Amino acid sequence: MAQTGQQTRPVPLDEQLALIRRGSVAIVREEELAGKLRRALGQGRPLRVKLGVDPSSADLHLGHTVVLRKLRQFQDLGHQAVLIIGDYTGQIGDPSGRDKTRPQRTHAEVLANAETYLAQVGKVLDRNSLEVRYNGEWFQRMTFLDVIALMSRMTVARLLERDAFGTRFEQGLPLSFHELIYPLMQGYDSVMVQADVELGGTDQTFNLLVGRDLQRQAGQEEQACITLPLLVGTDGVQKMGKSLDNYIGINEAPAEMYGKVMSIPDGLLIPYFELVTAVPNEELVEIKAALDEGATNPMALKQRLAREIVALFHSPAAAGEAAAHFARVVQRREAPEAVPEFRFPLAALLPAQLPGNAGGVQRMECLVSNDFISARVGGEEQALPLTFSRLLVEARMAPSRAQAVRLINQGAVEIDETRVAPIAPFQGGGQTAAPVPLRHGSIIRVGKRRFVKILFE
RNA sequence: GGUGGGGUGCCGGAGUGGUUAAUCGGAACAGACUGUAAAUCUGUCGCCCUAACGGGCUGCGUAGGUUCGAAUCCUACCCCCACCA
Repeated sequence: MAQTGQQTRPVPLDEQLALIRRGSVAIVREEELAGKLRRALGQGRPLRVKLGVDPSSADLHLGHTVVLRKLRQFQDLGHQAVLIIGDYTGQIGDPSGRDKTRPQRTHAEVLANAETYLAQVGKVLDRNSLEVRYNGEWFQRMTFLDVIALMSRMTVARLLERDAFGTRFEQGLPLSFHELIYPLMQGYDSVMVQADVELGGTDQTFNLLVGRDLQRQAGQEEQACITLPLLVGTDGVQKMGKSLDNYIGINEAPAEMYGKVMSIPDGLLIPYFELVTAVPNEELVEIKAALDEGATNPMALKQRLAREIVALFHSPAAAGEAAAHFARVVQRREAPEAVPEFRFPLAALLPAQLPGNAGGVQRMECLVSNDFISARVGGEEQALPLTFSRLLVEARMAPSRAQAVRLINQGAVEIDETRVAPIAPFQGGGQTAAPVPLRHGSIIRVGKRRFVKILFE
């Protein structure tokens, strides 16, 4: 993509600032940042840009990538990205934006998470030039006295100014000591890596600012702080998070990812382009204009967005396939190219004494009606000792027979594009729905996107 | 240590002896509609047997008990929370 490494030409100051400003909520303080950048340009010394992460969950989602992408932009501008793995802070759990104490994790858990975390981070960051540090490096060497000294740098009153702490304290909700020290630990990280810039979500503002205080007290130049918005989840309302199930994981399969992007509300289009894709700023302006004028169908733009995102985390080829899959399965409601297969032991279900059905099973035709499956055997219909609903369960199309029956009765089941009628309406007296044929190679569809191909054997 | 409150289905949260498999909201699933897997509307939403009609089982922290009958009453135990020390 853009310029990485030292040998490329330096990017002019205002260009750098424009890129850095993209999507940022606040830059504290912008003049300071400009000064740092100017000096970096003049001296040919890259800035040290810090991002701290607590690998509390193993899977990254798009929300996490917002700040990673910003870090990547700094890398592309030739600066030094420093990723702090909070193996110590991660055990505490960042209390930011939380109304209750987070569960604490063991060191081993955190380290294990860190590993998968780093593997995923590589999808956004340039791993080669990335400096990775564990904050246990300095925290594990501290004595209790050192800890007390660190705590003496902050007053309780200041901590309580902070929303999350203040409200919890006032409402009498539990607030533990170890949570109070969290911002200090994060700030201390900045001192230890001599950060010039620190990135974080808006919920991190306080923690980032603590870093400035501690640096000043340690005689260092204060870091610039850049906050980024919290990405809104697929529900269009709350911030993306795993517990709300409104997230798009970066390890998700291309088709899944594409579909989820397509499901976001139109209003999220621009923020997503801005925050999670690498689409250049100039193009961003064009997209905004197209959307405002109403000239372009938002869906088309969303398709573009979905492709960008899938290409970013998988590959352009995968994005193309995902787009085709979406058009086919979701928009045109056709079966996908690759359908899982289910081997249906028809021969074993037929009466044993039937002659000559050994090789001919695949040419047989079955009929599905009222949950019965019958096979045509020599002009006669032979009911099989297996109901259709049970077949659905065995083919993993439904978790239980009760649910399979419900799906059938809701009209959610089709065999080769023919809907299977609900099971015996009321009294059997009325009109019986026409049986649906089931052949070797038939495709059963359940709901919008579950398919299985039936193979007789 | 003391006092008080509470543990209900995926989540939140009603229900204090009887048509309660358990109000309601959210999530999820399905159908209709649509430019989308959005929005909206409708329906479903424990499991098992039955083609169906119908029937059975499990379920309100755990284990017992009272009762014709309990998520609802009693006993013990486990866990959580608040207040006071």
